Amino acid sequence: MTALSPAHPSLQIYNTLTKRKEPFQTVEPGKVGIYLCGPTVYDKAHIGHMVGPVIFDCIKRYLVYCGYEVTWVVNITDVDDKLIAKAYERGISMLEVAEENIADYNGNLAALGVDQIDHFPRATECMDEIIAIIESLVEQGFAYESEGDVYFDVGKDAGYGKLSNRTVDAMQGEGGGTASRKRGLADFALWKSAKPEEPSWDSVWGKGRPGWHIECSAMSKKLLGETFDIHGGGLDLVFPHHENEIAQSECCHRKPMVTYWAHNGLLRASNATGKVGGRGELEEPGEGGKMSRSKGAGGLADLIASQGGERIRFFLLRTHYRSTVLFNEPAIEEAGVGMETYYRFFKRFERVTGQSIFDLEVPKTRAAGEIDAGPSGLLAEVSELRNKFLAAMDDDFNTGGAVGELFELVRKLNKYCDDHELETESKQSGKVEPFVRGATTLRELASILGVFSKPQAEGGGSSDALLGQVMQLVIDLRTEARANKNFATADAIRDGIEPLGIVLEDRTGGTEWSGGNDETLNGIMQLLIELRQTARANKDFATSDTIRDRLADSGVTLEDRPSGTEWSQG
RNA sequence: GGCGCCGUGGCCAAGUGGCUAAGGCAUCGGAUUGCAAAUCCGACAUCGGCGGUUCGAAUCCGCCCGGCGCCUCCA
Repeated sequence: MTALSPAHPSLQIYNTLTKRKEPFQTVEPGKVGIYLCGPTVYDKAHIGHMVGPVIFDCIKRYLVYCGYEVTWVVNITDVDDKLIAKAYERGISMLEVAEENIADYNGNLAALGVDQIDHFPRATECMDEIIAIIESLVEQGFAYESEGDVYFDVGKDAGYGKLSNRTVDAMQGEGGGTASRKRGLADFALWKSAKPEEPSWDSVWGKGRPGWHIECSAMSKKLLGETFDIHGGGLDLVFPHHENEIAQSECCHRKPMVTYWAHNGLLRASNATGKVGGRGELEEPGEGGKMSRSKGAGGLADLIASQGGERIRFFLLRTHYRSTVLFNEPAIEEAGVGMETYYRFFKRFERVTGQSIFDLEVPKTRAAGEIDAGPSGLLAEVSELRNKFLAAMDDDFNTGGAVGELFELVRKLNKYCDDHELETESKQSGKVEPFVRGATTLRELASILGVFSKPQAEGGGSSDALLGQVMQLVIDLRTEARANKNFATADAIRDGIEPLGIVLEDRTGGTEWSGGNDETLNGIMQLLIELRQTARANKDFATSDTIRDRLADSGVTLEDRPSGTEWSQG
């Protein structure tokens, strides 16, 4: 075994192979190679397929932050029995099935902010490498040809079973139709002979295609070398997929394939419809259980559309990657509620400093982010929270613990803002400076998790220009009412728009509004019409005219008819 | 049957030998606000049960109860 680099001073990684946390050492000093098993693209992805990509996206971000040069590979298995079956079923080519689902997969990754992948190899593009490994295994006596198929001879591999902790005797093997071609039940296919109509590649054993497993041995070797640092995947891949990968690669190369095997826990669907107030067991669960495409799980694209990718990412990151996560939409919404705290703080930051928090220059490395606390009590606390955050990440990438520290950090910053009245005082620069430094650290840590890197996508309401103008009118009317101590009217306005999904917040600099959806505009118009009606009834023609004139400025016409007032645009 | 995981406040979830058991959501008080919203402060668990090891355990060991995963395609 080649000597590994000296261990990182604090980073520990849990290794499925040794079943414990180990100090982090690399094959090459300063460099890290990561291989994550990606999807077999015979169908659309479900949320479970995103756990690996999201956590490894964070892992890469963190390793880079710690100063490593990282290469991250995620493979696409685009040749497989299921793809062939799907293509046949739909009357299209295997390639078309693959392209369609790869596009879906890429769209999902982008929505969840997974943008750190360096290589996306496809099995069909690595056929030469795949065949070369199989040939080598046959040559070395670890594999044998049988009626056009090639099988790995598990009995020849003394180390077989070490990852999944099982013995060859205890294994059932594939059995089934090809059992008669195998020497041992546990032997598995490296190459499968093709039937006339099936997609195939030429080989010394005749036309055929690779078995499942071998493509990963070939692609990881091609892009990361014979021995690399981290190999990831879902816990369900430990056996047989990864066990077989190790067998193939290590027998072929006679050296360790991977230093650390990192497996993420699986997601479980949970229909926690009635979680409020306890036992929501009225509706018999039944659909609770493992996420699986064969059980109809899917619709990730729909979920992203309704929840937003960042919420899903944040939801996944709230827990440790090795634990099982019960997943349901209310839980994602709950995570979303927590995220709002940050976005509200970001707005507050802008009110205080006049600049967007997203424009801050954020430290890119662990060393660069060190805080010189100086005399400020705030920065001493920020520094401590930062250390705790990093300690959590050092401890097998414990993003759940890290998120907790991040919440503490926003609270500290909000409190500092309160205590020093940063929003109202004549901003003494000495007070604002540490605040900005602390906020910079918040963004620095968030960037490790891959969240809060840009302004929140404004939903429906706020992006509508007309609604914005109309809301400003509503706010002005209310402000005037408040100035005149006419609180009844002021409250009527707020109470009137609350059901429309809009919340008003009175601040020192003026009133802000947020929320709204497609239905909101019409509701606001009706409210304005009522306000104008009331004003006219009270002979307050100044107000009623103001309403009509300002609406006219925005291109809205009011027409008073016997049946009531109607509005139209344009 | 074999291998393995889990059980921490109403819900989610960090913590795996020793400061007052993080944090989020929810709830209830308080400060603040004309009223709100937001923000801040405070309240809310002794860690499934029993027994053991230890000066000391949620954290280690044993048994029990209760969930779950893999052993077949699966992130």
